[in-house]
Amino acid sequence: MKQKPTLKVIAKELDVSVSTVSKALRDSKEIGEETKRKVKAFAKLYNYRPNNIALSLKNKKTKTLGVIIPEIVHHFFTTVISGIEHYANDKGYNVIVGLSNESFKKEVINLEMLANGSIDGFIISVAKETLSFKDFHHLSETIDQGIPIVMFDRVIDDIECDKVIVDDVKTSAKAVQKLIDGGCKNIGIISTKDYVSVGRLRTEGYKNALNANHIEIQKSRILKIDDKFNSDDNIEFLEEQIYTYFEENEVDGLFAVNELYAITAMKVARQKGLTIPDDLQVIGFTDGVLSKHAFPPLTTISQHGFEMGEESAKLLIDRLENPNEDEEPFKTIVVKTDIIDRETTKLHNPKK
Amino acid sequence: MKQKPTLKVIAKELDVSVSTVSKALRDSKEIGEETKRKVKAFAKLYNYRPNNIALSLKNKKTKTLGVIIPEIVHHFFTTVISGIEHYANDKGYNVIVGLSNESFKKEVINLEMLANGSIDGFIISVAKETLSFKDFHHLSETIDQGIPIVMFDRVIDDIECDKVIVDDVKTSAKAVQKLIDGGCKNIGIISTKDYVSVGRLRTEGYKNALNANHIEIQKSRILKIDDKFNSDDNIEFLEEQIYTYFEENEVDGLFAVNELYAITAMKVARQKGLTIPDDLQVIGFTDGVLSKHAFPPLTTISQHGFEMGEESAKLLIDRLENPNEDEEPFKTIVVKTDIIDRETTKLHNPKK
DNA sequence: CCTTACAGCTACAACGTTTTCGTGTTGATA
DNA sequence: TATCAACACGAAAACGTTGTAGCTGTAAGG
Repeated sequence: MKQKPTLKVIAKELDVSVSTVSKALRDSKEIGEETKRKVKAFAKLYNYRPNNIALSLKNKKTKTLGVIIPEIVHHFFTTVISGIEHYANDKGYNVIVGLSNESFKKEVINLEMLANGSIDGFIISVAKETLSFKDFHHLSETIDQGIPIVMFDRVIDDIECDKVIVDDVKTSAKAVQKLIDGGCKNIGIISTKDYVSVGRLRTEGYKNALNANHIEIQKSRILKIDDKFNSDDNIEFLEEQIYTYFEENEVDGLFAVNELYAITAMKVARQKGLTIPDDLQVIGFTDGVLSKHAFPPLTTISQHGFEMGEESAKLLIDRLENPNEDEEPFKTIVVKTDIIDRETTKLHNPKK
Repeated sequence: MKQKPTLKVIAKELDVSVSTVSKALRDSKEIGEETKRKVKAFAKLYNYRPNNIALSLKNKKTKTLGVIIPEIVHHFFTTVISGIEHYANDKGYNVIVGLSNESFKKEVINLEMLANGSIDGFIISVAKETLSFKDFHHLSETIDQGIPIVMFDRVIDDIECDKVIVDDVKTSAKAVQKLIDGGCKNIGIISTKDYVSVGRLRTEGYKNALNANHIEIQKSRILKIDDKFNSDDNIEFLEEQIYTYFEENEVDGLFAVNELYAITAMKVARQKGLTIPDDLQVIGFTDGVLSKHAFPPLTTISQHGFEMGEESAKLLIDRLENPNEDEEPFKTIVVKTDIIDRETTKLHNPKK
């Protein structure tokens, strides 16, 4: 086992000073050609690499981004991480991942654990519990300490920072319009409770579309699922709620704010003898593996998670590397969405 | 914006020495009660937290684990990460994620990027390209430098380190046996090329089961998909291969080495007019979202990714925190598997 | 022969901690 | 009164870097 050599051991071995070694390796003109050659050869031979931690301490920069998300077993979030990783790695940054599991407490702990010098900035999508508690002190304190935050998808209006979102209202309206255009007369929505910003906004878009088409909004057709935590664990609970929803509502079009709701609704609908898309047309939000491989393949809205990740990382790194960061106004980037036509809707859009 | 205070500023503010502050905060009995109280109060007020980087440099420990996986947009890997995170966080460790995208080069870069002091040890599942190139110098060099590695799922026999796997051979045999017990006469397998260890082993299990039941092995029934890279991008390619496979083979039972292959095969089968499980029974490997929400829900083998993650993290952290780490022999933990009975097989196992 | 210039190198401080080893004061004891 | 332990604190080194300032020797210029 050969330990990583430090400047010191190279210096001792070559009988020069530490500074000389450091400078030689950085090709400083203060050092003679001959010495440089010797040092470089030695460094290569022993595979010298500067110690990152020491550099971080000296430069007060870790070149590491902290990403905190509700759960990682979730296609949308992983595509976002992919995007973040892609851009960050390109710029020489590492990515450290923290999971909140939708828990406020874990989110706070994660933030504090990383805010002590481990990272240069955060990219975060807020936990549902945090949203429902409306307690954002950990976020504002972090920003106060000079650590920039970028929020994506689930954002908080009251916190001033860079944000990357999709236009949930417009996009949802577009989806519902598609159902209307496809001949649906009775359109329902399966959403989340209002404290989840994206759920609220998507419901708003749903209402807007109905209004625009002079269709009366029926409250009972708006189902707001209350899953504070990991939704994958309470499939039965979800199914039950959707089942009673179908009992109480006769809909021929359904807009779901995520693919799990959509898929589950399709499953329940099938159990009730409905065929898709003939009896019921469905559109989901967020394109993931489920949508693509569902039966029938689900028409969904693609949020372009990869791009959202890239944009988030770009925003953060730009701010980190911009010397006059404080003056720079906060930006909110709205990533475009697309409807991906598959087989749960009748009207197929000709344009890709 | 109030900057994080350091020991130095606290010391200056309170007119004591840095050492006194440090000791007071760690409740050393060298310091008088009165002083301790003052220091602690001040530290609390200004929300002092020791700088992680400085600690890392001093202790030569970062309390951070590097996890390198082929892709993150993959249910199995994310469950593993969840498991790693869970155990690691519990022990006060952070997790830094690197993606190889199945590329040898990116794997090497990631490893080197993190091996310079950023992390204490690695947990890795090797890229397909690395497996096919059979070039493992980056791994052995890392171990040589005293940085421990734990491999999971896709492991390399030639490299000596801790490993976490499932018994692919036995598990696969069990799955195939289930098909046989369910009345299948002509059983096929969709696997990967042999350089992917898990593909090879699962194929072996398939053969073993047939042998044990005195069923002749027909080479044409063994389909080895050659997807060196991200398989989600070449669904069409996959479908084509499976389509021709079905043209050439009439099977009533199918074992797929991952859920994507299984789902895709079901899709193709459906197109060919087969009904599942009546005409064709299917079992997949690796339980993910796809299996659970497929139509019909797919009978699969659960690899217990979360547990694999936990075991990997445990193995790594144990080694890191064990002072006489060098002597400790390398372990290979075999995580148990379960067949999850769903609706693509006929014979349902009574025991959960 | 004395400056001056420059090349080529070294010393030192700093980043924020912890820890070891002082050091001075106090009060008790011989 | 001299000695000593206990107490409360401070100085300094160390982790691995880098950058600035300083040092040394040689050669050129006056």
